[in-house]
Amino acid sequence: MPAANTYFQTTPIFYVNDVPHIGHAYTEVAADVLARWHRQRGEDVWLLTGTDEHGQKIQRTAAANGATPRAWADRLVEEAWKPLLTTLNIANDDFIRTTDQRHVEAVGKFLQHLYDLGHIYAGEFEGYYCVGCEEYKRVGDLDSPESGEFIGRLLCPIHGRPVEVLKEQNYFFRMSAFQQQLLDLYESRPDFVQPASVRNEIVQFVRHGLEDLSISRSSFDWGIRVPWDESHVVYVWFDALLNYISAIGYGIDTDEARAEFARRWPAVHLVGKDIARFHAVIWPAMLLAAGLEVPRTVFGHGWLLVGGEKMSKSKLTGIAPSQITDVFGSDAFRYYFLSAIAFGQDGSFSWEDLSARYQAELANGLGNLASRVIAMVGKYFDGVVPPLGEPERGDEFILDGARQATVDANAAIDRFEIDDAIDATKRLVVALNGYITDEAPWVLAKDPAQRERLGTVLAVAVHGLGTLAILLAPVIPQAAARLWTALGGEGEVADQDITTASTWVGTGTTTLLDPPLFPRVESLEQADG
RNA sequence: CGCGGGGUGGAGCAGUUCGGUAGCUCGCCGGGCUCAUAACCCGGAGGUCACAGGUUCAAAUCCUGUCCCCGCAACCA
Repeated sequence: MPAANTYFQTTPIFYVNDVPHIGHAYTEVAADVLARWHRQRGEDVWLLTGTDEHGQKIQRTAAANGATPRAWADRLVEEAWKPLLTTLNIANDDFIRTTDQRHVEAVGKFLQHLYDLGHIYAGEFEGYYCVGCEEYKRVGDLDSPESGEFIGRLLCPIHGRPVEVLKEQNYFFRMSAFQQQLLDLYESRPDFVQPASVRNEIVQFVRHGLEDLSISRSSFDWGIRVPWDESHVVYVWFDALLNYISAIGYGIDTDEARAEFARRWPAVHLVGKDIARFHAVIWPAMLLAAGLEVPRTVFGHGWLLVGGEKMSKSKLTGIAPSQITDVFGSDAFRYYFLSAIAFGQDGSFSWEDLSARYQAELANGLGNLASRVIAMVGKYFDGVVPPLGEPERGDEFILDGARQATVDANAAIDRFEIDDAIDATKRLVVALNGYITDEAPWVLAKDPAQRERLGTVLAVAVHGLGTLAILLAPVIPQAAARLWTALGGEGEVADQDITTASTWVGTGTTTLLDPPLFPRVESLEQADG
């Protein structure tokens, strides 16, 4: 199987202890749209997502809930994370858990490999340890009181007690050795880290110097064992990053697994910009050390802001995706977040904005356009899409517009500008609504002599809608499928080549859209907003 | 001088790479249409593009400085 024409898209794996919010959903939806888009180009696509389940926090919450870590993680995966994918209509090809046997084995092999190559050494880790929390604290998380009993000392913010300086024997990865190779990588492949704002930050960070990375812990045991020292478990990030290769056969000693790995790797990683560093610095360093190819691209998207601030657990500004999908549906969720926010930049979420865009762009724009066109084909031609006659100037404008939308949208996807791709379809919707008003088919219908002209106008309109259905199928899969069927399209819209969306010609029979594609949402239930 | 992002009509945002009519969605005002989801189309009001200098025939866009907001700083998408 040639490596060409394959596309391996990943999402970060969810930390099971988190509560799903619209930030997780945003990443997931964006990755799904990219994957679906490439599938519609006929590429050999693989979309991977999953869960990150190791670490001290999970061990602790499991204990607090009277469960083993594994049972606790199982429950969260089934009750929180897999349902999220259903809520959002994600078409992932695989779901990896860091507790999967395939992952545990792959991590062990990878680590042993680096150890054998001399990239790992035993060293001493020194940090601030809170006895109450039973964990190391970062300096930035500690309080330094300016008065009182502990003046001048560092306190644990939870327990209000001084932390102790502890040393622990750890294993370290010689990440510092890869500093220059990484800088060369960023230099030679400007698109390796995107967008440019994230790339700048990464490059600056690496230029300031890389330290070796502590990759094992011995103070708790919920994790993957270090192969040559059973008293240590692997640092969770080191463990988690490896999901991207453990899921596609790394470390399995069979011809099939090797072929699978060669077929999929390298991946396009989509991550939130906060964890771009792990993916654009640590991860490629790990791969370089192991002699594997670095990722194709690491794209760090922006944050969703609520009320002008970054969502955060502590401020309780997290919004459950289902609060939105329950009212507007998964298609609207996908469309809203990907069209309203410049992909890569931060963007504000508000119920008002969501509602306004849903109403304007989906209900009044695309949805109403579909209804009026299909209603007229039904009314004037008994639902049989009429043939396209000799196009006039106004018709050409629309036909050109459909071609342009197809070209623009595909080009935008190649630049990871999903919002721009959707904009291209919005322009076509606007053009089509204007076209119908200008041509006034309801006037033509009153004059038998204009019968052919009427047919051409509706054929052009149907053609434009078909183009839209194909182009929007990755974004709004359910609505696009309904529209496709209603237009009399053959087969599945998801199987239509998206690079030639504007070449489709409707020759089938239309059926009325009932209920409408995007019904108006009259009362806005804001839950607890 | 730790690093990075941002300040554009009432709201939310594009545009800044390669200077040249300030664009989009919503909201507001007026008109048109009646195929359609009280939807659609056209027109209009509203902006010293944070501030101050500079370069230029021309600056939201380039340069210098200032103010303000936000994120990151090695386990929150």
